[in-house]
Amino acid sequence: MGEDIQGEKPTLRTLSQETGFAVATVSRALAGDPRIAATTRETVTAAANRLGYVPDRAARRLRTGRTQVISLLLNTQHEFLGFTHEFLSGITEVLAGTGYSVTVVPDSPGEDRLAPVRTILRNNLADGILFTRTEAFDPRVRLLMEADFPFVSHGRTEFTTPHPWVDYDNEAFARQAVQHLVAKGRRRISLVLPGDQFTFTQHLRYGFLSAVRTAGIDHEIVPGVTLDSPPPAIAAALMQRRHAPNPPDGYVCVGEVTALLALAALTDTGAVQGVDADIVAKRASPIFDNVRPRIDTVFEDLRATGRAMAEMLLRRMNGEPQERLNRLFMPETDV
Amino acid sequence: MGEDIQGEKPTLRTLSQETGFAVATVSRALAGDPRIAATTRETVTAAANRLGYVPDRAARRLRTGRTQVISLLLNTQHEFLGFTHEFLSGITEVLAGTGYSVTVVPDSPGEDRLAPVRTILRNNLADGILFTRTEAFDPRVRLLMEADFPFVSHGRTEFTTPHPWVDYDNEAFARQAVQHLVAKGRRRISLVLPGDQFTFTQHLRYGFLSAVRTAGIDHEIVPGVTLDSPPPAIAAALMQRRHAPNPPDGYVCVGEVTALLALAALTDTGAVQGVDADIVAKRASPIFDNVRPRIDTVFEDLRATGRAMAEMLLRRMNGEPQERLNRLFMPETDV
DNA sequence: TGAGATAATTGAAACGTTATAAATTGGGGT
DNA sequence: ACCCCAATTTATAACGTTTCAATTATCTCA
Repeated sequence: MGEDIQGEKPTLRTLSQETGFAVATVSRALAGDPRIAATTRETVTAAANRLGYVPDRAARRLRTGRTQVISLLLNTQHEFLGFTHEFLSGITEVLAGTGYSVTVVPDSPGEDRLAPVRTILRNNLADGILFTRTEAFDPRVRLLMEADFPFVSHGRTEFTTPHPWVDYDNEAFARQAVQHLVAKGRRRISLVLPGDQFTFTQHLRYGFLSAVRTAGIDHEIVPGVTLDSPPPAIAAALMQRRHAPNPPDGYVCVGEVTALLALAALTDTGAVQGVDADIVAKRASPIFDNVRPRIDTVFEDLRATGRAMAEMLLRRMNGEPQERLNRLFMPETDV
Repeated sequence: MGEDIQGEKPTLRTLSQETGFAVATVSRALAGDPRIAATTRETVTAAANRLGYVPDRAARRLRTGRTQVISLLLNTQHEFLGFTHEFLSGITEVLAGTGYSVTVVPDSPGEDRLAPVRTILRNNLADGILFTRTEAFDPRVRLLMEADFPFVSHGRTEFTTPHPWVDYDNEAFARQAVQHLVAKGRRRISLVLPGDQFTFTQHLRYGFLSAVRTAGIDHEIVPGVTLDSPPPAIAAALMQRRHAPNPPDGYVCVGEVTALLALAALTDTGAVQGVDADIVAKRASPIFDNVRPRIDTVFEDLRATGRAMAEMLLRRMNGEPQERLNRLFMPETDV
């Protein structure tokens, strides 16, 4: 089925026959090679447009070794609602029209995080890699740096060798969140942290601790659970603390799920947010606009993060010096 | 940098030199061609494993025309929190290990929905296509059927020619949701519908209307807004109805955002969910477990949907007859 | 014993592109 | 008229795979 009206799919040979120039000349003309005469280039590009020529990716890839593909290692766990959606939208937004396509590779939390990277390197499946949930001495970063393979990490590392990264200032977020609660008169602030292996956990911890110490107030980092724990486990831990003597009157929540859990814990113990306690949450989606009672939020723009990472990867693949390829997003307070 | 310990990347020629068989024989042996002697096949596969041979995708693609790529047209709008994440996880789960990779192509709601499909067809960018938010006479379905190109739609169409689809029984969902509210004694039920162009909107409408008529109760389909309207607009429409005489005492919510909006509308007008009115919502993520007051929910398993679509696409590409490639997920009531 | 069939293997071509090296053209300067 | 050089263009090979058609080795049967 499907008779082509135009006939066969045009190739360089088609254009060669059409214009009378050799295949090599046509290729050069389209590539913008300066050794080709301007008139020739015009003739060739005109013919290419007329016939709707588009270079064959497989052939180009075979010849040059460049895949025109960017791989995104996507974690199956995320504390933000809509993380994947926002992040991915930002990336595809930038990459649309560049000729690069985005492939998604699952990055399972418990499994070997190196395996997908190794596969990509060994089988030459991409020209660049993006990934999230970076660890302090992330083995993926080490491997990719050794291989001199282009990548951008979402999150910083503690390696001394510089590499491209995009991050959010979680230290500033934690500090501001505490200060906001202190300004509301709160004196005992609770925090659930992500797993210790992630770099941003240290940033959160440091910002949180230094802010509570400066303010001279009490704090607690909820023990036994992380942001990646099953929500019921987090809920149980929060409830336990609410029933203990001296329950917290302020909550700093790094994810939306935790914020809802904290809110539920308050409600379930007869406390009222805004009266008996306050919550400050980092949000990535507008969902909290619809939650009652309202929660104070700090916005993290994950779409912009995705855009920044994609742009940075393009620049890295273009050979820009790595030292300058960093971007730290500052928290934007809504309230 | 990066000195290969193993030396060069192994190709068919490497295996040929290693085993003494010709390149053609090696290729056939690995492909399982029955004309190749069993002993030869063993020798060759052993060498392939030893050297870690993996076929070059570009070369294979150039030769066979098959891309080993599946394109996912991903809409930038979705009423479910975590839709993208769940759906994509299901797809990659099935495709992992099959040799297919998934590329994500943005499918902008306002724009020409055919453009990305045309690009994929013309430039031979994929072997199969998955997409969502199917319309009654979806132009993408028409084009792909004409081109005899493998695809699976999320949602049915009204074309007479059969094609592969995976869908959720939204008619049953709407009916059950109404019945649940009626059983709680509710007599005036409200519903916000998606845009009229989508097939599943008709299913929702039909299930909703037939259930309210059977029960002999009042209903209203909120006018002037759809599920894709900006949340503030939906909120305003809901509030307007709450202030009017005879406000609804039951809400059927197709998405999580709408459910939160309805809950907020109740709260903001001093009504209490569970007392003055009830909400039944379709959910795709466990978020509602954390919302107070609790909302009755019906689960739609989007991860399973993604899995089903990927599996079905593989079968379609394997040449199975299209008539049998359908799957309708039934609602699972939680409460 | 040899012809004819069958089984197993192989050389060579092709997919569409880019890069290397060589060839052609048109002037300028002598 | 000649040579040389720059400006263009071109033939050719290669990337790694699959497949057609042809070749060689092995077997069966008269």
